Amino acid sequence: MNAEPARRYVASEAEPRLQKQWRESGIYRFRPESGKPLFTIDTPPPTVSGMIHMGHVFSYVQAEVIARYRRMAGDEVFYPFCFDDNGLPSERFTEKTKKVRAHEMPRSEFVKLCLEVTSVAEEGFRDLWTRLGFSCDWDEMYTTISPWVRGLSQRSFLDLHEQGRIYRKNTPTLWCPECRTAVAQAETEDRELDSVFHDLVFRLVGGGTIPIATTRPELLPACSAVFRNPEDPRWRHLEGRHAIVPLFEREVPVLTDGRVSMEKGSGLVMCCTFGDTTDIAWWEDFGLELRMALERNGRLNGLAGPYQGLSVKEARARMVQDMTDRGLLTGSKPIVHAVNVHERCGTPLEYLVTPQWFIRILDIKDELLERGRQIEWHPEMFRARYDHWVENLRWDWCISRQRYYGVPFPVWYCGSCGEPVFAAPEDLPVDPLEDRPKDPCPHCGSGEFTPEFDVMDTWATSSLTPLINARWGEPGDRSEIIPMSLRPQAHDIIRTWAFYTIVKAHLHMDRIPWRHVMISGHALNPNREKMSKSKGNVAGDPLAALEKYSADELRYWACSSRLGTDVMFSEEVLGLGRKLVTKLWNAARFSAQFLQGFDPSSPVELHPFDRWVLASAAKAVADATAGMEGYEYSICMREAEDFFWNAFCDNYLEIVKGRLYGSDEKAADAARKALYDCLYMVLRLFAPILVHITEELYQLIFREREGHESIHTAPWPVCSGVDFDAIRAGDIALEVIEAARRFKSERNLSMAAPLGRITVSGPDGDLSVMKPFEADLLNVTRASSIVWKPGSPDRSVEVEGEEGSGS
RNA sequence: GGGCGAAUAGCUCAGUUGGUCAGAGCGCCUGCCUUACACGCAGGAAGUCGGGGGUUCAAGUCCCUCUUCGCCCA
Repeated sequence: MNAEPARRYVASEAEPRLQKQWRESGIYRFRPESGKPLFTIDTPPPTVSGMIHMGHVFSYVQAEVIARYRRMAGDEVFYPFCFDDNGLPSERFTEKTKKVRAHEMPRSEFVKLCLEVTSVAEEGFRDLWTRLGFSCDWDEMYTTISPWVRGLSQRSFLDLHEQGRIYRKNTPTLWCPECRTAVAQAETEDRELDSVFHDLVFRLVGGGTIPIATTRPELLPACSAVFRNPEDPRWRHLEGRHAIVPLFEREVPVLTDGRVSMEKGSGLVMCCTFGDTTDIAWWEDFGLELRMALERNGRLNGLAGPYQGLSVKEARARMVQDMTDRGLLTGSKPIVHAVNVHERCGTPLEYLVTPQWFIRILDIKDELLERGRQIEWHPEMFRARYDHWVENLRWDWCISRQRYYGVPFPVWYCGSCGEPVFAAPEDLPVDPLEDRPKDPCPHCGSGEFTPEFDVMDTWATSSLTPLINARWGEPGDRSEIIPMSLRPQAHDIIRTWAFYTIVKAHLHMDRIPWRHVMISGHALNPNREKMSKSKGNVAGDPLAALEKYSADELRYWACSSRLGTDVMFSEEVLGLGRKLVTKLWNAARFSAQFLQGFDPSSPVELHPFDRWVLASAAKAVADATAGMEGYEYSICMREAEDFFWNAFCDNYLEIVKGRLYGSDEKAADAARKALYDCLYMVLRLFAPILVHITEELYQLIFREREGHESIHTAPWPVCSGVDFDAIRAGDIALEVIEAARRFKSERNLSMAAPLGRITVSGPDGDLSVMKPFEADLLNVTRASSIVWKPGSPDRSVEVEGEEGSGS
């Protein structure tokens, strides 16, 4: 016996209850043996680096909706949810949470602290996802720091080494003095910063002076040459001469190169090792002296003489003062320029020569572009961002970090010959700090080793998520699932996450990692800025929001704009879904009272308005399905909402009240049939988005008759064709209802007020289409009669008030 | 400096291949307690679809250009 819904729906009670049921029944568990087509989702495990915000909810809900749709559409959905909990972001999170500095404590202790902090944070995430009604399979969860994933990541390193793609080189690399580690190009961003363009005076050997403009006077001790453009007529006379670096009294050559801008500054530029990438190129091309004046902590060293030990900022101020005092500074002009900073901390990056591990990728740009073309991007335009990034790559991928909490390199160095020694694949995972190579050094036979202290870049591991999901090289290897079906992610990590993952799948498997990528937009705060933890401008804590708004309401908001677009978030928008949830409850509650004991498979004779509403529902199903197939959840929702609210509630329910409350059981049964089918269809269209209210209503009204354990395992409604004639006929007939409503509204009458005669004029064809609707029309308009007046070229409806009412 | 995107009612957004495309929700106005719902219903006001050119019988919709904003990359 199906129950009748209570008068009110209380989401705060229903949602946790339903979530508990889903967890206990295991309906979202991945069952590859089911024989259904696989739909595999490579969820990017969120970085455990701070509180989750509405931007995450926005993006992850959109993907979750697709998972639910595919499940209902008949696929066996693989939908894990995992955590990326190692690496620099987690370290910084731990440092902040525990108010410690990694380099000021023993490494093992710091790692322990990181494990503790991240595991607590993961519990919080997991709780949040559960409360949002996510249908992931927690049995498939991994964390990137877990031993087996560490082993897999090390296997990736060894495999790339086998392929000759790994090299270690003492070379200029991007360096963050704040985090004291090398970083990759993808982890940098340009920021417009205020700076000052200083005009310095260099003396020339043999007499004379030249002006040099620079924003970085503190790099004077690192100056190794002065450059001019060979085309610049102003400086032809400097041919073969030498300049003297002010404050340091060192001679450097004046050289020529076409890369010198003749418009910027004086047209003369000092080359320091290193101020920028041009300096690096000059240093390499001209074999210049390497003068590393900056230490890893961002302070000047002995090359700076009296300035030794000062930070970049302090040294700059001091040198500018000293130059001024000596009359060697002829001008200072404030400017704003783009500075390459570390995206995690905003610190301007330096270029330091340090030994680092790299994956060689610059030589396979074309192959990577081709891989990008083999993937379907939704929306399509985001492929351009990937292409653009690959085309502009300047550096091989630097994967070593001088940090502590991360996947260690499976590498030692021979104490005798210094050659690196790699772990055996069968021994993974290894920690070179604790473990030792089993065999002596293959190069010299020595048994003395020092471990590699560096750890791998987080992305070196998180770029392996498809391989991790496939348990690549592990027991239960299921590499055949690659390419996976879908990678959902937001557009800010195309250059990092998507890019690196494409690299790894290409190199390890010679495949694309996924067939489809769906790219979400950002939630913007009320100032139209991107929400970002590092910028501290996050609006809306999801847990706090869940105290005030239901999960269905949050999901409604997340699905209300098209895929890939950034939308404004403000608290008001969260309330918009509530009306729909309530309306669903009330409409279903109303319908349910007439569906008690009704057998939907019993034959009925449909009335034309029944055919109209069923055809309209079929059309909504067709359009909604097309939307979902293209990852456009918002189209599905809009179609479902339009049909439900306008056609079904405002019109159909009002139209059939007469039959449902009447005594003609045959006529009522026809309405029941349409009611039942439409409501079941519309609930399923909403089910991927409004996961709780739809389940609650399904269980109350449809479970017993349909037999599926949950609406979320029920089949997606199929549209086998739309009866457009029925829709057109009903739409014309609705004109009579609209005229009656307008008549009453204009006279401030209740919609329940009776009417007199309604006269419908129009072409014969139209009238014969409308006449079969007469009984329902009389019911809903409460008119005393309808007169059909053929012969007019245009349709018109004339409404008269009730007899004797004077209207 | 290059690339991508956005600019549509007071606000937030739909308008995918050019021809009921000038829309929805919120807000506003006027009514209506109609035996599901006042978190509702009916009716209504409101936009020269950023500016300017062009293609076309026909352009928010295609082309050019300009302005503003955002993002990505130099």
